[in-house]
Amino acid sequence: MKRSTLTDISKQTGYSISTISRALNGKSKDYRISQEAVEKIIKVAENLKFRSDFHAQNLCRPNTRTIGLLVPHIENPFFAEIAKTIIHEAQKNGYIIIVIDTMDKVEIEKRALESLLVRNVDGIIIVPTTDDPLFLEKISLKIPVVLADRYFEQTPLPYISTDNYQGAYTATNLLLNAKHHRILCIQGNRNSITNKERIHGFMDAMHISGHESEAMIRGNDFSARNGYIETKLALKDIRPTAIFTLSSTILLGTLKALNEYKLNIPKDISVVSFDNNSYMDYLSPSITSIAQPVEQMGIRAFNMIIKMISGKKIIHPDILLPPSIVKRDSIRTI
Amino acid sequence: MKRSTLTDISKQTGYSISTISRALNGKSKDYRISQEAVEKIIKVAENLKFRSDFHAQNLCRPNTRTIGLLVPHIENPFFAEIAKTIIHEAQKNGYIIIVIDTMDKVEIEKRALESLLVRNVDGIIIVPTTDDPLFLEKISLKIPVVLADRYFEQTPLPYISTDNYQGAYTATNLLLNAKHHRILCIQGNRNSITNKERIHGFMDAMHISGHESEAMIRGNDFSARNGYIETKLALKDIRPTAIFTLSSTILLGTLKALNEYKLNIPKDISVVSFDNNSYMDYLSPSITSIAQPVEQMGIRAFNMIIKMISGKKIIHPDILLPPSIVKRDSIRTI
DNA sequence: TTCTTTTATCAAAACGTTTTTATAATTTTA
DNA sequence: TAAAATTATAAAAACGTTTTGATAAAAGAA
Repeated sequence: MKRSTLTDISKQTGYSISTISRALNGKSKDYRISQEAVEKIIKVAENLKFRSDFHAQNLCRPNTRTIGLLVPHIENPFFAEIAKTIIHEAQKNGYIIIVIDTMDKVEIEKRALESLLVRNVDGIIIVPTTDDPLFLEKISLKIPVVLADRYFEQTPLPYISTDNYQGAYTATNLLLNAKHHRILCIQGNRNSITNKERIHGFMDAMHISGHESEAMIRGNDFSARNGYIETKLALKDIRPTAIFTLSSTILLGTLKALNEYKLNIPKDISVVSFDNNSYMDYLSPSITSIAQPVEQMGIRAFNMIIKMISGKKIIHPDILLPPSIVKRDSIRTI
Repeated sequence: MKRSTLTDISKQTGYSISTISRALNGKSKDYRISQEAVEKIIKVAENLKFRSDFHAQNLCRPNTRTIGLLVPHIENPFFAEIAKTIIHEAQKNGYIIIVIDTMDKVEIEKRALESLLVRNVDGIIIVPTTDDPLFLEKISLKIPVVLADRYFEQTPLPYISTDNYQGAYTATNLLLNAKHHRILCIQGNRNSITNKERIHGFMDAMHISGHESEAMIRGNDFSARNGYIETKLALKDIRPTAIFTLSSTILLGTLKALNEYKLNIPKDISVVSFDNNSYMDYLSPSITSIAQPVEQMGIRAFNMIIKMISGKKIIHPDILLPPSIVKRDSIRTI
């Protein structure tokens, strides 16, 4: 049995489909549909289990109440958390989210963007993988686009991210204040803006404190494997008194390596990390970290896209949210 | 500047929209569109950056190439991994996934299902929250529905899950074989089928080995908090020689508690857990666990829904995939 | 009473496709 | 050379809504 349509209701009630459409859309006041008609129509509609066809509506309406969300890796807790808040906000506002996992691959990202355009999504929230904003800029001429987490420097595309510079600067100072100078920083993907900003913050703190020469930067990937390998190498090699990992994934690898070397945190070596996933409360040793306001990021990104969709002017198109320190027991004062 | 339509191409080429539609859909052979016409049409279409409108197509076509995916918590690594594989498979097959995070709440789930129906999705993959299959059964009369991970016992709804019974049975025997008898099992949500099956497997192993009386079951939530609290209580109280946690989230809490009590794994206490998330490779101590075939689950669920969408008969509608043992160093033989 | 306004409704156009049916023009067959 | 078949295309219907523009009937005003 097929879905019922306005025509079906029309046949049963005797009213025209325009009257029915209006009655069901709560426009009876505007068009002076009689109370009697409204009641009859609603009753029959319920009887027939009528649900207005989304795609048919879409031909007549300017919007789809659908937003595309593109993230590099949905299984990464950081992006999963962002997705969660955005999906949740969407729910509350009658929107629906199409989630794309780009696997950090530019071609997948591009193909996905195109398929979202075809589907007439109202807007796109993206943690971009590409480092060329051109394609996204073109899209943003047609529909609203908001960048989250990762952004581009010289484009008009609005973004919401963490103040990565400030976070890294603060983290480094936590170590410096505890008299650590030989600090190893294990970084993620060197090309990503988030990594660049963190490195920038780290080096500035080292420089200002006069310990620039003792700063060490290693690695090139936001993965546990990278943290593991670089930590092992560094322990043999440059023997830092403290390690600053630029993500919680890197941290995991570092911890495993330190454990294999039977190094106690913070007795033998101090550690601080970017990110604060839910499981970090349960890590032992517990690691002091720089928490990104992930939930805020999701909510703000959603609100911004909604604002843009409704045609309102965005006054502050670029937002860097302040990170916060989560103090735990991984830093020893020398 | 608005999107271009078939009519625009018609005006520029002089061909009718039906000819254009056919030429662009590669049906020129079937309808004998001349090579000349096809070339001209394609050229103009490219010039105008024509993209067929998805919603208009949808009025004429039976399918939307869209699948709804409902999970209880997208930020849970287990569900995130499932979502990842499904999104990825969809990508490869020209489908798109609408992801809903039901937050394990029945009303959200129900509302979301309705909004998916309105949007004419081709099928639904769901890790159900509700324990009443009725609503889902009704939906499955209209469009294909596949359950993943969680399922119902007495319904015709097809499902893909892990053989939770077998997994728990195996895990328990790992402990029993190492001569542990006083085993604490910390469970998750008691109402969930997955938990029930695991408890069932645990108790059967204890029973068969003749140590039923030494089995202890505590807790009622798949959360780290639950693991933490129950472990602390049990250590004061019943002093098990081994703990079996029924999920990796519970495990995290348990580890924190054991660490606070300065208990060494496996010297002082043995541990085995269900689930094997990516971060477990980096936990120290490293915990022997029962890995669910998460990727397989996602792929199979997707393949099954595609098969159902294309109207093929499902020969084995209910599948329990075998879990596997990941041996690490958390069990000491007494 | 006649003209205007209001009320309650409907018919038809529009949205952008796909598909069905129709039809001139050409070529082949008998 | 007439009939049949093929070729290349177009016109129109359909999908299920929303919206625009009419229009009878009733009520109010002059």
